[in-house]
Amino acid sequence: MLVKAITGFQDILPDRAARFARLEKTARDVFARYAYREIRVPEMEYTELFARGIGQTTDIVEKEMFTLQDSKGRAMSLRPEGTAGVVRAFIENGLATQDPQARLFYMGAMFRHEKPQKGRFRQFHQIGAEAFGSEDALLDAEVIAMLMDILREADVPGLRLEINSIGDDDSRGRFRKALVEYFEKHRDRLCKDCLRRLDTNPMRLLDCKVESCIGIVRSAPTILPFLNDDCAAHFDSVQNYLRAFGVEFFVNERIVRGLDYYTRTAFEVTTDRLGAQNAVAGGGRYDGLVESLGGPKVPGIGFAIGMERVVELMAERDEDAAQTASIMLVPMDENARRVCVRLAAAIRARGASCLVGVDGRSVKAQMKKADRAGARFALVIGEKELEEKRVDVKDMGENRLAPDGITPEDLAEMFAGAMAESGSAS
RNA sequence: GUGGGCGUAGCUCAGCUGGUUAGAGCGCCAGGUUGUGGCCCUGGAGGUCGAGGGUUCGAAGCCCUUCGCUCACCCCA
Repeated sequence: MLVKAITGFQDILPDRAARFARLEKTARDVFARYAYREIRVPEMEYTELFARGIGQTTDIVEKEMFTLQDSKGRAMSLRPEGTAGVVRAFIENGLATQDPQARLFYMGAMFRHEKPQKGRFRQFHQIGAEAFGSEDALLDAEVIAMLMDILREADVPGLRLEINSIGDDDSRGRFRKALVEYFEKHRDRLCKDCLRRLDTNPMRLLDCKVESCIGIVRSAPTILPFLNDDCAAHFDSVQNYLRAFGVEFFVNERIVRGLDYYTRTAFEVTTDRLGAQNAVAGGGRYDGLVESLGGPKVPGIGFAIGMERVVELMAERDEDAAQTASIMLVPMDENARRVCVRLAAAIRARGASCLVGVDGRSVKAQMKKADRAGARFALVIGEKELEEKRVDVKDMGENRLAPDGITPEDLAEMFAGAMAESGSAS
């Protein structure tokens, strides 16, 4: 019986891996332009970090973490998101004082024990960014602009950016209270999920898709009027800077994030092409997180991109094609194989890719391989070539991997060199 | 965790109300072309029909159980 992959964990085969790599490269390019530097943090942390950071009563912490115990009985969890670990590292390594305005990015695997469906896996990958040390609305707008740059340059079509402000503790506290009061009055008409939410996370009611609830939600209080002057001015300012950055957005007062650490600016990028899991990126400001994890009072803002969801949407590009070698060497016997090995080394030393046929297969089979590999040139090397000390370089045609800077004449010359070397070695 | 749909070759899928050696296309391998790819033709390898049990003279097809995948709820990237 074949041992299969764990439910919700998937293999990313070469064709799709090429897209992942392209997305990563695009992100790295954009991050560099915004002066962000990479940070790599562990994929497992003490469970307590996530409980304190993300929030004890969030779904993620309550029921979605992969948790195990070390030999001393201390609980550790595979990271369900990236921010908590980055903030921990930020504090623990003294960046909070040495480089309080650090701008960091990360990419890697996250783990949540949810039931898999389209666009949702138990191991998935995120690209994220965190900017510390400033409450300036300019930074909020810049972080969002950077996110949109990545998605645009990755060729992701049909996106919608929605932003909201969920206020600070003070504003949100008053809003939450008003919300509970309002929904209590309509208690008898709420779905049972909403009744539960009323106790655990009242703001989530705003998100309910049950028809009877939608009606009630429609006339529920909204967050913006509850914002205090500071938060309202900040949100205003974020919008103005976004316009200055030329980023199109929609204000959606229903955006509620599922992680407790968010404050003020919250945003989501969605698509209508992915089914139910329509969020491709999300993020927001977390001005109290560093402090609540034991660091100094340093504000922050960040986002995370769901790589699987973005890759699903990315337009195809030629560079993703399964082309692997620009030059194919086709040896016909053992002597030719030795020459080919030397020739291959010389070609690779010049920075071009090449493939040597193995298993002594027929010339036809090896040429077929050359075709599949996308090779531009093929060299068939047998008795005749070794005797005459010359080789014909076959041009496989246009639209193939170009062997940068290596011409057929170079190859012929390199062949002679490889022969001489091989001769003197024997 | 709850519900719907689906499990037949590496992939995409046929397989009539249960009936003989389970098929196709793509892919892979070989040959047609004594040493040259793509197109075409021919052939080949590859399946415990997800697993276990039951009904039956006979099960890929019916029944039960179980596992897996998938979509949706929930939640989120």
